Amino acid sequence: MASKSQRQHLIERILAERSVSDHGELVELLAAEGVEASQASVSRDLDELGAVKLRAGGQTVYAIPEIATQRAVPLETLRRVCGDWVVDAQHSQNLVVLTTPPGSAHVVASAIDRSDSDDVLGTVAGDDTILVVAAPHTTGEAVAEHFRELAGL
Amino acid sequence: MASKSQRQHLIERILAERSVSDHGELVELLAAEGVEASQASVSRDLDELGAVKLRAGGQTVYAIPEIATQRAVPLETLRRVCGDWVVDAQHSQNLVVLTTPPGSAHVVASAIDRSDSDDVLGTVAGDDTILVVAAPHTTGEAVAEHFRELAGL
DNA sequence: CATAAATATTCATTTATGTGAATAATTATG
DNA sequence: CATAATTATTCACATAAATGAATATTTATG
Repeated sequence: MASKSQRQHLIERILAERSVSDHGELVELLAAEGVEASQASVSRDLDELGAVKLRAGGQTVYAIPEIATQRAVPLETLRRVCGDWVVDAQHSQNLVVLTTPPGSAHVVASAIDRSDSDDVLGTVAGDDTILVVAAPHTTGEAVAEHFRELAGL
Repeated sequence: MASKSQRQHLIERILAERSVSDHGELVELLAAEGVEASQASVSRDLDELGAVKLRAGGQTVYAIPEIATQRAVPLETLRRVCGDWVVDAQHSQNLVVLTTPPGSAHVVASAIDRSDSDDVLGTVAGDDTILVVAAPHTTGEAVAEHFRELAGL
């Protein structure tokens, strides 16, 4: 069985190269690449990939928005990254300090940056420390708690 | 239940702070922090964390080598990172070109750098492309195939 | 607005992962 | 080298994630 992520990458590539108008067609194209999947799985995949249905001149076509491929890190991924690398999460005022193993800070910060949460204005990463600036509408405390939850701390 | 990664981070912290001479002691220290775990789990954790048993003057003490905390990314983690972000892996001579979604290259390259494989001399990451230099004793083809396997491609 | 087509969701099942108890294997010690 | 202490592994089980078939829901179309 092909892995879920492999299938989803393949879907991304297929959508970038061809026009796909419905789930059934995508199921067939996947099968042509040797990947078996049901319409139900395709539906879930498109949802998880953030795919949208475009209508251009009577034709409907699925596509993955730039914003989805360029930025969005799924919450599930952010959770894994934080679980793997975030050792501690403290806060002071609207600033959250995340601690990671030495040298790992920028990996985590990059994932956070790409997760485009409304609660985070931005991050700055050192070697084993990340400063996370909480947005005005929330608090450092709440954001720190959020990261502790993500990291399983 | 505390997550596995939480428990393992806690073990790292405990070992950094105190002298732990056997699994049973570590089980107790974990319990004192509110984390229940059996000796079997502790054994597996220490293995996965790359812990070593040091002997200093009759005393035996567990520790996690610098190389483990600073560099080693577990194969399992590298597999997840590649599965999530590596879209393609091609090679030419001893160079492997990995393709990722835009902006994600450095996340993957960082994980590869920290996985200290003997087969990889080093990486250079752009925006959506990583150059991986294969070591002399192997080939770009073999390394590319390795990454395809990791990524589920 | 009725009907067909397409898509999302539920449910049951499979598969993968994590776990502790028991035990095997290893390592230390007299 | 025998024995005790420690550590790794096996096994059975629990939990979570992924999946397809069936079905409910939504969307398009005459």
